[in-house]
Amino acid sequence: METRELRYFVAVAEELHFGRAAQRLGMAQPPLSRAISQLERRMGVVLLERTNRSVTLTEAGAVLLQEGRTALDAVEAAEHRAQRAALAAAGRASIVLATKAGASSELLAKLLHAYAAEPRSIQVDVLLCGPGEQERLLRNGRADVALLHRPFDETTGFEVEELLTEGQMAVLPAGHALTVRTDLHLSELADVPDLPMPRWPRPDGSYPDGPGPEVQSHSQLLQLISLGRALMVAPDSCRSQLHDDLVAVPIVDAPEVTTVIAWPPHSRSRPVADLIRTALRL
Amino acid sequence: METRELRYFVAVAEELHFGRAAQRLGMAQPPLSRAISQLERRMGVVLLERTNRSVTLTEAGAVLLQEGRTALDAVEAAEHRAQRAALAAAGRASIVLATKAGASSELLAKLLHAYAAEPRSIQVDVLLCGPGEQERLLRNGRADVALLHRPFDETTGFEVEELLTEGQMAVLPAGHALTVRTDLHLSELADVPDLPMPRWPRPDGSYPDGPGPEVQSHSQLLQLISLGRALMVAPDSCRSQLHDDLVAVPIVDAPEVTTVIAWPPHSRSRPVADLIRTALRL
DNA sequence: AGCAGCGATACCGCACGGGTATCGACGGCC
DNA sequence: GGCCGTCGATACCCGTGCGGTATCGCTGCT
Repeated sequence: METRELRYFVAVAEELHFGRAAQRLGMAQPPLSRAISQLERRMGVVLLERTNRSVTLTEAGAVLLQEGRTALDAVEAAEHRAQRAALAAAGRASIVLATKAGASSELLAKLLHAYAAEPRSIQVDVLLCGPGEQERLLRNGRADVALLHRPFDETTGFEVEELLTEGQMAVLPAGHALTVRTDLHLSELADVPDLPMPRWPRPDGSYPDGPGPEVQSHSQLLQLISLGRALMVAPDSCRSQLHDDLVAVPIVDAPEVTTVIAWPPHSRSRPVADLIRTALRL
Repeated sequence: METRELRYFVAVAEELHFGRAAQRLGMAQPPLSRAISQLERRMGVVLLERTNRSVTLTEAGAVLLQEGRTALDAVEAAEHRAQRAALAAAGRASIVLATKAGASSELLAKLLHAYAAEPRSIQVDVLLCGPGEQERLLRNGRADVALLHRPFDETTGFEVEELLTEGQMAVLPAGHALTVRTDLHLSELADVPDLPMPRWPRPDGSYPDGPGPEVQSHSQLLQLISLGRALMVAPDSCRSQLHDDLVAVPIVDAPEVTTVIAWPPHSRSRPVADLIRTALRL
């Protein structure tokens, strides 16, 4: 199977609409239709069920969508990593580190500082990601290493080392009734009438239903909290970077969050290994 | 990048010879040369250093070879798994389990037996592999689940659960001087003059240098041992399947071997989950 | 010097990918 | 209920690009 065919299929499977998929791919609809039926014929498998009004995935199609995405990521990763290896061989080596925007900033600062002091250290580019974005960057080769947060992020398929485990706190607007408390339970936060939990976009860009405001970034959310429109649950270490118009209260029964450093399996680059070793010594 | 280009590159990178690579790919040499230079031009990276007498990999080429192999495996896996999902949807579901030929046979028998007794169990096809072959089968989708043996097999990139940890024994021909011993040290086995360690083929089919006989299969090796031409180091559980012309002596300082059950990340198939659960209950 | 081995280049033909035009089927609507 | 709009499939055409053969150019060996 060619990656072109796979890209076409993934587009159609995601859009469930040949016209829109063709548009997204920058091509006309008929060749796309033909390419998909060719793919089905060659594989000997029906991937899409087309009634004249709608397109749905078969079982096999759902599997190919999932596996195909990771396969495309792997191809992309091969390409990127080879190009970056060429740069490195030309003396312009660098490490790309992906981390969730606004999380673990203290740990990250310490890590970058400690690594910079290492004898053989090289430039580290930090990529600030939205939630769930880091795994993708790691899988498609745009990042060499990432800070992930269990249990929120998926770590399967990567090598990981644990760096830090901490509890979680509720971040509230200063002056709110709950801020007088010394600790809280999760159940008390489930539906605080005036402070709903924010809604983050799903990978496809749509938002889940709910009462909370839609947010795209951390700074946006912090602003909403200080306006008294939302609350947030975040790891203890977030406390150090809060403005004084925000108050953090420990949550006694929240699941612990473990910050891990993750990298793609079989990554044999010397600088990445140095960085990981430095992180473990913190 | 198209998988066709990647397949071409991997062939050349493995052969380090355009003519042989072209032959292996079933095509003529000139189009292959052209395809590779096109790939290099499009990537903006030199992958191969050609002096007129030899072809060598650049740094970037080495990275692309490694990453490209796993990318090709991922594409192949997507294809296979989709086809198998179609079969499953048609009621002909099955699980392919890969295991090292001659290893863990007792555990495997128990597992198959226990799983067959499960209420929702389906057919399990067992694939007996040469050393190091299972990881490949798991990565390219020809197997759904595998029994691997740490620290010999590479488990990174898979999800794993530990099943059994055991010591190792030396397997010797009956009547050999060492068989009178109740235990042995690894150092004593390093160079027993008349019983060298066998040499297994590398993934590319060639053999490492050394005094031992070249072997391709477990039964071949067992035969060589009973002929007094080799010895073998194997997990304790191998004892149950030895003929009486072979004797196993415990090695006190050999690293422990852990048999794990491994499966590809994000595998969401019900039957595989059942099988794993059964294995953990043994 | 001559030859053999090997990768690169030149040139050619055809298959296939992509485009436009159009069809056919189904749903919605006044 | 007839008409239209939507959407995927089909028919047909064209150009690109892939693969083939022939040949060159370089280099190391004898």
